[in-house]
Amino acid sequence: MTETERPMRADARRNRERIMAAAGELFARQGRDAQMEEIAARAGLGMGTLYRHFPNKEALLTAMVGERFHGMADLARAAEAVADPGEAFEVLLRTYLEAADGDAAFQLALMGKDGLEWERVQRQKAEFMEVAGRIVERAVASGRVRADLTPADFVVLANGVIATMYFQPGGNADWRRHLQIVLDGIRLPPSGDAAR
Amino acid sequence: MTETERPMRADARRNRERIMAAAGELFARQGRDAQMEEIAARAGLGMGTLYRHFPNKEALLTAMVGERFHGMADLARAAEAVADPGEAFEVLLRTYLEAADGDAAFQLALMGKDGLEWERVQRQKAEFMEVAGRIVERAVASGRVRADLTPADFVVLANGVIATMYFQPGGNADWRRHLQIVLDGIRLPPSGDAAR
DNA sequence: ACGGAAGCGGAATTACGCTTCCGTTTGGCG
DNA sequence: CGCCAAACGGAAGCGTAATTCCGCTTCCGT
Repeated sequence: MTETERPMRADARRNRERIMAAAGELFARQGRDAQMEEIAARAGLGMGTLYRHFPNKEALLTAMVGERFHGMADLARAAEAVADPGEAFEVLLRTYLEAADGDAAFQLALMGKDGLEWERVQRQKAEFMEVAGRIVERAVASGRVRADLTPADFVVLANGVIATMYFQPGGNADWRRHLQIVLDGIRLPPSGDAAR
Repeated sequence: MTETERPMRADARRNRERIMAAAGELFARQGRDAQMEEIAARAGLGMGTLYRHFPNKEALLTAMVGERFHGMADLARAAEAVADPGEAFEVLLRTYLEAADGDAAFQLALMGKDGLEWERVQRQKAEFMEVAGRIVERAVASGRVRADLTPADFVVLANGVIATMYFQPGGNADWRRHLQIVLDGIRLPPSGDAAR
């Protein structure tokens, strides 16, 4: 009654996918500066078609980012399955960064700043945070990371590394080095002794 | 002979300063999105005047950022004067961040990404790095920070904190917390014992 | 004072992307 | 098959912000 759920013509569905693929590539490479016309071209479609599927650039970008966030939540759940708390934390962080690597638009979305409506995206971000929060807290409780680390800190520190990715494109040597140092600063040796 | 060095009329000099002041404020608040028209208006001048002093937006932005970098180099030299190596390092880092706080355009320039010509700016950045490099190396030699820390790491980590400033505007609580954690991860207790 | 070069103001011009419109084509149900 | 709503293509329309142009005004040396 409220949802008219019209099945969508076969070619339309195919084209929608082509658009997502093209947009994924271009937004990844050029961030939100990617141009609608280029996206349509790369998808092998006309502007009209592009706009039939997404009312405007914002909607397309949101759809892309939303998809990425969704994938991220899955990855977080996978990390949660790791038995060792310290290990799980590390996997979460590495996973988070690896997922962002090479995708400028996603990096920007993770770091914030765009903050337009994003309603849908925000919801998916929250979904991720819920899982991530549990992992962080478990790690803290296990004493393998500094006792005062919060889920919010996780995001802040990870986004710092993402900033390195974003602003120092090219080889991933820079951000991996950054990650290494941050990790060294966060972890505690199995024994137990805060640096202070 | 090569430099015609015409003294510049009094009102022109005054106006140039007004432009710099206006641009400083607006670029600080809105980054490179600040509009030329608004800058001219805030300076109480017409567009023509603005463009007489700077051939284009890029040039104006470059001039602003160059000025900031210059100030930064001075601050680095001041930090170098601090006797204790560990202390000097910390002062350098805090100074770097404090200087960036609240200036979006400068933050972006520090983090990179704009990388257009910037020739002049690059030169000033190098000037800063020379001093900063000495401070970092002295701190490492004194054993107060992790032994493998390089000047490049300093910039990467500091820019990570700047990213927090940039992407989480508003209160400076976020970036100070970020700084705290990074500092804890970098410093070594007076005794001496690397964390892995 | 005066002349004219230097400087000023701001409307008009450009450039560039997003978005809209509408005539044409196509999938798929009866 | 034949119909027609759904889908497509892409040129034209718009909005925005940088940049140019040029007639008018103001310093400043003589």
